[in-house]
Amino acid sequence: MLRLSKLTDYAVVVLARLEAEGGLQTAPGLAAATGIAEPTVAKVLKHLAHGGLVEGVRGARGGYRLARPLAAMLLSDVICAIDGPIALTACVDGASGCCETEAICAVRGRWDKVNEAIRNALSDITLADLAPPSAPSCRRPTLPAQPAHLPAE
Amino acid sequence: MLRLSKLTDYAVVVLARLEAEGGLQTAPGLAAATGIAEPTVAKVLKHLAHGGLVEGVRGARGGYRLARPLAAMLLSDVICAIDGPIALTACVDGASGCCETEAICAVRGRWDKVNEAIRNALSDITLADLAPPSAPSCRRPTLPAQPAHLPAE
DNA sequence: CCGAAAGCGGACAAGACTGGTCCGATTTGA
DNA sequence: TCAAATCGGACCAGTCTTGTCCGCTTTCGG
Repeated sequence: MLRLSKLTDYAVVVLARLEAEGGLQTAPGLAAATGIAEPTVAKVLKHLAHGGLVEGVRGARGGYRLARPLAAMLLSDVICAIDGPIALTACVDGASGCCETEAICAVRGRWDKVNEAIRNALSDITLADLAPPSAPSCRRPTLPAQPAHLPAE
Repeated sequence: MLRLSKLTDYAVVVLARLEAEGGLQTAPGLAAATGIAEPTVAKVLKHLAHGGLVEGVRGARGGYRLARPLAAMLLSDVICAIDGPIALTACVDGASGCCETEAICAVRGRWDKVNEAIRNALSDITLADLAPPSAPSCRRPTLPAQPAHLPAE
């Protein structure tokens, strides 16, 4: 239940990797580092860039960079960037005409409270809560020295 | 995102109807009252009975009855009964072997906190919060007098 | 000035999953 | 004994997500 799309899961992993390195990283490089297929990583990055969570640098020496530190990214931001707005049911915000039983439906508009509760719970968690201690062996964020494409160090 | 299954939505509607009447009601009767197809209602009722939220009375004069008042039913109970346990990702509770990148994955086990937050938010809402004022014109729960199969009263 | 590298954007096919339906078996009241 | 209704399962169709690929644009290096 409450199926979070796998893309969102990937997004968190990629963002964590992005923060662990701290510099500009290419999609293929991130794919190798995370073990996710390259096209999929590219797709995730595209969505994240659209949502303003990462910045894409085009051109030969391009790549992706975090737009904000993970501590300033809410989990709900990531979810919205990947999966769209947070809503458990189609009947949100009093949208009419979506279900044919709306004249009978006894719970019309009541889900809003649930959505708000979920959204609130998700906004209480930053990506920093999901990533930090698992970063490989205390990497210095200010030192983008080692490429470190292989995570098994 | 956070797609709640439509079956769960139906379950809430059916449960609200069940409480509005207060007595023993048949699946076809509930279907007519809610506007949901009968087989679907039957399926929802089956799941709810499995979850212990409603009691099924077999036999000729059978039907379904609420096991508890809606105020004592948590939304998470309904979701668990219909959609299974609440978990946003497959990687919950430290299950290993589910994803091939678990050796690399930097966020292993971190989703548990998110799941708990969601579960907590959902456990704060009872079905009584989703249903009550929309019940058709102040029906007395102690009076199962009128069959009232048609909701357009 | 030109070629290579990398992001950007969309489209597209395959697979998984949910939604919805149906059938037989069982139980119970009339 | 018959009818009504639940129970339990299997089944099929539709939809959605997932994952991939292609061509275009942009920019750096030679």
